[in-house]
Amino acid sequence: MEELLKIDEVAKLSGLSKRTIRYYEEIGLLPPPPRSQGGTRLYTQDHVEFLKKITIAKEVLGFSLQELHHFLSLRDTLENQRADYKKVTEPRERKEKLIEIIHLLDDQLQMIEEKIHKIMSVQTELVTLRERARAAIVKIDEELSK
Amino acid sequence: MEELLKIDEVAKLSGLSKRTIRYYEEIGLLPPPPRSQGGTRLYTQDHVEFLKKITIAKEVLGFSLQELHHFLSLRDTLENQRADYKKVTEPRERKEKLIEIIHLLDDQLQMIEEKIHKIMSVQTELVTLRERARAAIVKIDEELSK
DNA sequence: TATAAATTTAACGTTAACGTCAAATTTATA
DNA sequence: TATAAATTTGACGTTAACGTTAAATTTATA
Repeated sequence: MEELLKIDEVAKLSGLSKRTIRYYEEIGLLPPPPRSQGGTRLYTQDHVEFLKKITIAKEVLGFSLQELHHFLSLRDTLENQRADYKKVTEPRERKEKLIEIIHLLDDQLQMIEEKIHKIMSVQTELVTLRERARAAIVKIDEELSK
Repeated sequence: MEELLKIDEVAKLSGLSKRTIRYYEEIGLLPPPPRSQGGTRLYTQDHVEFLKKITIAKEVLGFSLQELHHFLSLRDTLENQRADYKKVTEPRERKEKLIEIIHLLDDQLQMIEEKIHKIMSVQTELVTLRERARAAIVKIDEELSK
């Protein structure tokens, strides 16, 4: 029972604009969905999930769409370790590819660590600011109640 | 003993380009430094620190320069609680302003919480991917050693 | 089935955040 | 002090990531 969605629905569910959704397809980021007889795009819930994920990755990691693209191809390579790929490609070659992927993931994970560090430093700074503001209010209240 | 820096030094220390530094001044983000007789900009270490901070905030929070601008004016308002400002402005008015600032900080801090959440979700996903890749390598090795 | 509402492609427009280049001046160096 | 190296202002260029508009179809509704 595949629920088919049209672009307007997908836009509402994903929080992206219709233009953006088509654009992501245009640049090869979103897999092209099947079409109806007349050519209307017919999406599934999977597309929505996918869009949500890359939106988060973009927001949070500050990835450009190019970088996202590159990153997603990694995931695909991993997926392809199953099924057909195995039969076609040399084990040795597959292993090389996997090692490459792991290195890239290590890099990304390190970058994420750094980002978390930085964001927390900003966080503590803001908390400090808030404390100062609160203290200033207390002072004013003291002044006013004299 | 104020060490004075010229723009090329500041660029190297901050990691930004000279163009970017002038641009930040142009849009009012970076306070204009004093000039030499001939008009050359003379910075201090404080400028460098400032640039580093806003670079982190921009990177990490995904702030636009506009948003940064707005945000920095907050901090300035807080700074101004001291000194002259106090003598000129009504306590009641100052308190209003402070409450406004606190609300804004609360919002920002909430946003940061959410970002940290999201980034960690991406993190765990990447770790999972890496695990899968490692497992796949083990499988291949087993194949090869048969 | 006529009409309204939604979708498609195509093309041009927009904005932020700088990059790049040039010509004039200033500062550093031999 | 002559020459090289750096800085300044000004202006135009660039790129990513869409927005907007229009004209042609397609899909939904009364």
